[in-house]
Amino acid sequence: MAESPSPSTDIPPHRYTAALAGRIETAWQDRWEREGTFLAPNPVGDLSAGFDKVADAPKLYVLDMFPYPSGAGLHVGHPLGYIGTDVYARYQRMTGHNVVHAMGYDAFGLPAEQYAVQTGQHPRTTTEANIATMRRQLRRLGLGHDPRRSISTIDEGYYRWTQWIFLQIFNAWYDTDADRARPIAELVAELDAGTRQPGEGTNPSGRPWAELSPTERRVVVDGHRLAYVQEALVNWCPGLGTVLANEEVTADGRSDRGNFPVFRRPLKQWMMRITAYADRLVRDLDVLDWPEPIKLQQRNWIGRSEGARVTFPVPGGPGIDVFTTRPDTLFGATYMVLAPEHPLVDELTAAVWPDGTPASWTGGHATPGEAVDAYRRQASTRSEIERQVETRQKTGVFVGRHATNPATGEAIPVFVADYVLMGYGTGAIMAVPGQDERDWEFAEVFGLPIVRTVEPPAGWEGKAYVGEGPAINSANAGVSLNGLGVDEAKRAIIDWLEASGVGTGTVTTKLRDWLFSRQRFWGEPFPIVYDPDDGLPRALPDDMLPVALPDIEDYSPITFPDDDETSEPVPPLARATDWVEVTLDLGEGPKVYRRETNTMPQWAGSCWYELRYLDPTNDRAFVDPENERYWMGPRTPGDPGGVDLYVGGAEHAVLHLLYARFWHKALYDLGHVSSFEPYRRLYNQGLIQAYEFTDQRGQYVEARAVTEHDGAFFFDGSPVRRQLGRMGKSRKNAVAPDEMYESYGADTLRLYEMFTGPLDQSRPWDTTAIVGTYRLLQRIWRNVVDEDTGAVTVSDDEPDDETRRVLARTIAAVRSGMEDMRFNVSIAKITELNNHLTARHPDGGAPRAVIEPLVLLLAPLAPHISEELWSRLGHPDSLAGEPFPEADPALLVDEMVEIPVQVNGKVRARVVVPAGADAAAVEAAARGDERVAALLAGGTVRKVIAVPDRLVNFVVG
RNA sequence: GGGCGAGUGGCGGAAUUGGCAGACGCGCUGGCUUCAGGUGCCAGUGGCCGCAAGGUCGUGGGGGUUCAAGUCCCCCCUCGCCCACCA
Repeated sequence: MAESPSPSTDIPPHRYTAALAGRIETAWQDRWEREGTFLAPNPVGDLSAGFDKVADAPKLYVLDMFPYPSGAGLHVGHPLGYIGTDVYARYQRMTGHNVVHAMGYDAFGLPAEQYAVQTGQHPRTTTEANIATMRRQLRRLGLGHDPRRSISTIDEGYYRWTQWIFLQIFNAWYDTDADRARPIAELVAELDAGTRQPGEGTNPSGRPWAELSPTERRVVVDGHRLAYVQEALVNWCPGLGTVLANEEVTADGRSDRGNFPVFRRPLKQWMMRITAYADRLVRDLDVLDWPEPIKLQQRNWIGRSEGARVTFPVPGGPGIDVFTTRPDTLFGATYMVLAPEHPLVDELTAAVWPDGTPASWTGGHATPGEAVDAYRRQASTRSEIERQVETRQKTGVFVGRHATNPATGEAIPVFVADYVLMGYGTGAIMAVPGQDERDWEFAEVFGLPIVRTVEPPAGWEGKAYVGEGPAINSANAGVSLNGLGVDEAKRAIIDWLEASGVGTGTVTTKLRDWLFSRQRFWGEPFPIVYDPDDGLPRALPDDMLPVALPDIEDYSPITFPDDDETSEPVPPLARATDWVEVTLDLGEGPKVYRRETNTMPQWAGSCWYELRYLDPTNDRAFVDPENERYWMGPRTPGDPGGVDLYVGGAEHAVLHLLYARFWHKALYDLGHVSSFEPYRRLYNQGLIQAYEFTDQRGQYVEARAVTEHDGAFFFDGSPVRRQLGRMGKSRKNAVAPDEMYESYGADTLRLYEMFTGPLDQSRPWDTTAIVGTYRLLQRIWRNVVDEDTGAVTVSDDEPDDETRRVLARTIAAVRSGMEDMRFNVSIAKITELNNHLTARHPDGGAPRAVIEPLVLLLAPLAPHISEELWSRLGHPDSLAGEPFPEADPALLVDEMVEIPVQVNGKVRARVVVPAGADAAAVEAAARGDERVAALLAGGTVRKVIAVPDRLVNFVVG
């Protein structure tokens, strides 16, 4: 390799500088690409060339959470996880695995569309330019990916299959008896045969299936689908011009993205029946190798709770269904509360206040109707955050009517109050102030009776008692709970509820169905049209996929006809009128159908990309079953299968990871994949943090222009505040990888990022510290290459005994660091070995038998310099397939060991004894030490603890 | 308010899982190289006492178990993340 003369006269011509690193790195990146070094063969299909050579090797699927191609480009925080997976994948390749590792782009999304609205530039243009930039930045890092497998969610060849999977879900229903999804055709067959009746709430007319018209039957069937259209109260976000999933709305009622206010309004929306999978999504967490905090977050998010559904009859009105996790407290239910949005509120509201209604219950209104209307109006304008402030006093109004407590037979008043949420349970509760803090507060405000049904501990001075205790005041003619513990009481009351037909034991989840449509341009169009006659959705046949996005002029978000926000909103795609109307023959003769004009949310593309990496060019299937089985299939009975290692940030703990699991399970149920979980092992990488500086006004100032004097920080002469936070362009503390390539090279950057801590830990970026790893590479280089002549200086001498032992220990430690992804320890051990060599051979001539393993140990971490040294050492082929060094076990055990000798727990001496010497021998050796002997002479030895190969401790009195 | 996680030199972090605390690196100090700065190289570097040998304290604070605790148990403090009227 030709080297340009050094700009500075005293730098030796063959020193490992950033310039030389840059030349080595790009040369090796080109060569890897040319030689296909990181291509992973599939068992079958387009990418199967060379599979016979790896057929007997164990396989390994390593996956990163793919990035959104932002226009800001990468900063050094982004690639932390990518470097980690690359090191791991390279290591595993060198230990004989057939490793698949690829990188794609999650490329639909709001920023490109917002840019399009402002500039008229097609989102595809900006997105593809961003992808090109990102690809270049990542390639420069030397990631060993299979470039043939790089996909982008905006490619037609990709989203065609996103649409196909949507249709699989659309054409499926959940059979709760079999506990799995099945094709919708099987439901129709069973309904036709009379072996199954329509599910609850799916048959509005209530007439038998055989008597239903084709349209009525279609409505019944649509009501069973896993993807369905529903008029739903949605989170409408004018700032983004779209609706959001519940998960995308923050607790204070703003959009997760952009922090715009969010309002509730009814809209017709696509929903995904993820709730059908709630139990399995919880249960199968048990077999996943995931961080416990993430599992816990998913469990909490799904919020499965066991309890009972109880119907409270209302004389002269409809019964009120409630869900409770504490059916054992039924006898203490002294009033009821409905959420303001509850559909029965109007029907239950009485015409006039009953005699004796306390003034505080009426809200000062003349009739219950007026009071309820006023309260509901007030509740709907109140923002979520106001509704949730805990310190806020409970509010509500009486509806003027009583229900009957089915256990006591007593009449109890019914209220509307916003502390009850429509979205959970049935949207109505039985209030038990004796055992519930919220109910207690409400009861205090409205002067309602409080009956304790669980005996609080003696001396209890609190209010509501939510703990364990024997039941009291809980008996009627049919059942007595008195004296039972909470769990026993729950079982007893559920038996009674079921026997008397008043209620049933049941399970509720916080999880709600997934709102799956967005009123956006830059997303996957739905493969759905609406029938002009019945207005019902029809699936497009597979051969019409992909449904490509139409060309439109104006990308701006949703608009409302006549500027009336209550009218039916018009999403961007609806403006492509030629595209929207389509003449088709779907089996009923040609008709003019209207296309669905919503698009899918950004999550859609990320729900299955791990499957497409496996067969990216397949145009007959989203993935060939044999390729899926090879890379992701279960290995033992009970094994969920899936990706062997999935690395990404913890911020996706619920959204992406829950949706992707749901889709994968649906595909599994329908027989398209052999694994029932997508990600067998999940690993959360830490965050690279950076100091950010703010001036007095709280504005960010350019971090690199801040100076330090005696621990204080200044920008432009004025003091600024320093804080550790996320790295980012907007915080003016971003460091681009390109700067690091320029100053040190990619290998130094990789090594530095891996050295600052274990992969799962967050760590602050410190540009001054990177020289440490730069020097390490220079020192390793110098132990192989003469800086003045460029000649390789290694000798063929046998390494001395100690060096061989150091090497063996290094290999063992590096391997264990690699396995546990604690690369920082591996690097420290490599440094020690290199320091040892430098000390032994200060003028070159280190033994080849140590240098070569050292280069291989370094290879996964700093692959370019390792390849270069390997090649200069005389090896024509890439070391990527070279076996990773193995430690000679004989050299790991020392013949002699030095062990500390303690007197009363304090180390006073060290003795050298043969390894494995027994307790008596070690003790004798310790006593033989002069210092120890002197210390023991003064007292009585009461006890001796001698642990072979570890230590001796004399307890002296 | 609830849940989870973490506190080790000036800094990032090691510590074979109860057995020599501070590996490795940054920074700092001194030296060599250099006209000089920088780069590079060598040495030192937890605090305190001591010229030294050595002593002594020391893993957020307090208590406990143990021959032995960064590691295990109890209480407290601080920070980070997640959830937040979920019946």
